[in-house]
Formats: sequence, C-alpha cells, structure tokens
Amino acid sequence: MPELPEVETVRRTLQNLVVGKKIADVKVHWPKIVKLPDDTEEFRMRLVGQTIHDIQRRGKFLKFILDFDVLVSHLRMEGRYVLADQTDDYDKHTHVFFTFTDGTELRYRDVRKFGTMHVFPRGEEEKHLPLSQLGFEPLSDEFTAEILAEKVRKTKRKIKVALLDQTHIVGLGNIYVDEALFKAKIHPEKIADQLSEEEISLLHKAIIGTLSEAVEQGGSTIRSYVNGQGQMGMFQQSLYVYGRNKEACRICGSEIEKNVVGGRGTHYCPDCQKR
DNA sequence: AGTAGATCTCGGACGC
DNA sequence: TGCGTCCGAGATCTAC
Repeated sequence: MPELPEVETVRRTLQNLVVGKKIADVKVHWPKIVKLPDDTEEFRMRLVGQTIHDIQRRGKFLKFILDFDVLVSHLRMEGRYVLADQTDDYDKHTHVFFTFTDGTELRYRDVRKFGTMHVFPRGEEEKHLPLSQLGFEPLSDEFTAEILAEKVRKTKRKIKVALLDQTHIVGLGNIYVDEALFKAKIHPEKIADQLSEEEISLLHKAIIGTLSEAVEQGGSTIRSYVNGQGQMGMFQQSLYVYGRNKEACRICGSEIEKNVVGGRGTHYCPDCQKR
C-alpha cells in the first residue's frame, strides 16, 4: 500500500521517465478510476495535446503538471504506473493508458481498482477535494515538534488513529505509522492528548526518521510493491514491527503482537511500547 | 466541532 | 467448480 515513501519513489521515477512527453491519446478501460471529469471522453479530450512538465507529490497523491491542467492521482492500495511501448501487451488489471507522441505509453495498473484520478485547471487543484483538506508535509520544514504537539493535544483519539488522519499530517499509512510509533516507543492505543512533551518530541523525530529513511531506500516491498521502473524498494528489510506478528522484537527479543486499532491491523512490541 | 462508525471502491482467499 | 462471505486501506460521508 503506497504511503509517502512509495509515492515519493514513484514521483522521482516518473520524473525521469515522462517529463517532457506530450500526450497523444488517452484510453480508459475502467471509467470509475476517473473521478473528475466524470465523463471519460471529456477526460481524454482535455488531456490530449498537453505536455507533462513536472511530477509533484502532496501527501500520498501524485500531481502531473501539464500545460493547462493538473492530473491528481492516488494509488490507494495497489495502484502503480508502468512505462511501456504502446505496442506492448498488457493484462486485465491495466485500466488507464496515456500514449505519448514518441510511441511510449504510461499505463496505470491497479488490481483492486481503488485508485483515483482527478483533473483540475493548474492552480485550482489545492482548492478542492481530494487535496483541499490535507495537513502538513512531514518531510518539510513546516512540520515541527510544536505543530505535532498542537495537533496531538487537542484530540482524545488513539495516537495511531490521529496519525493516520491526513488532515493533520499527510503521508503516514498503516506500515509507517506502526514503525514510527515503535521507533518512538509509544503504544499505538495511547490517547493522543496524554502524550508527554518528551514523547511528542520522540514521535516527531521518529516520523521524520522513519519516512526519510524509507524514501532513501525506495520504499517497501510489502504486497509486491514495484516502483515505476520495475525495481523493488528495499525498506522492507528495515521494518521493525509491520508484518512481524509473533516474531522476535529486534530490540528486546519479545514477541511482536498484532491487534486491531481503529479498524486497522496494528503491530507493536508489548515491552518496548508501554501504554 | 470533534469523533465514531458507515460507506464505497474491488479481487482474492476461504469455507462449504 | 461455484457460490457466498469476509478482508483489507484510505478517503469521504453521515450521524451523534
């Protein structure tokens, strides 16, 4: 499930692969992926003729900056982009095709079909859902321990649930929230406004450390995640708790536990992470 | 206003 | 083999 590090990895890869290319045609085989405009022919007509100038990221969303518009794309659980030749074969899970004037084709493949695409005029995209409600970028200078404290102090939700709320901080999903809480030695069910000053400081460092290290390593390979160039991310080997139920904690040797918090599978070390 | 819970998006795994 | 059911993750909607 692509979270900030995976999306950032895809962004960097796509930047190398498709910036400068001009869209000659667009095909949509599963219309529900395209949320705006809701008519896929309109989607196609609007994008054809535009050149990709830049690929940006906001939270877990990719932004394709075109001549006049911005294509906002969310990969959800299993979405991924592949650059192919327009004559190459594709499978039944490939749903959207952007054919370029040079004969190559950027393809969106999504086994679950959960991903979304929205098109907005350039400059308008941040004013509307799905981007308008997003919170702070955790790898930017604006994300300080004070900002985290402010968000955390005013909620009585469990800290894991609060961290997954993208209106506070963007980019954390189920993998990295478990990893960051482990690194900060905070129990995922601890009530947010009960965190001490020191815990908030540790959590702030842990979020930045976990995400930036994962970005450096090109993300994780959980659920056979593959980036735009078909390479596997390496961060999987660095996971301390996610997907390690009943395995030994890498710090203290205790058995990692898994339960459900806020409806999500949650991994933690019962000895390293006290309530 | 904040929050919990429901809803929606699906294919694949699973039990019978 | 086929069918019904559950699962998963995130964004968004609904109700309290």
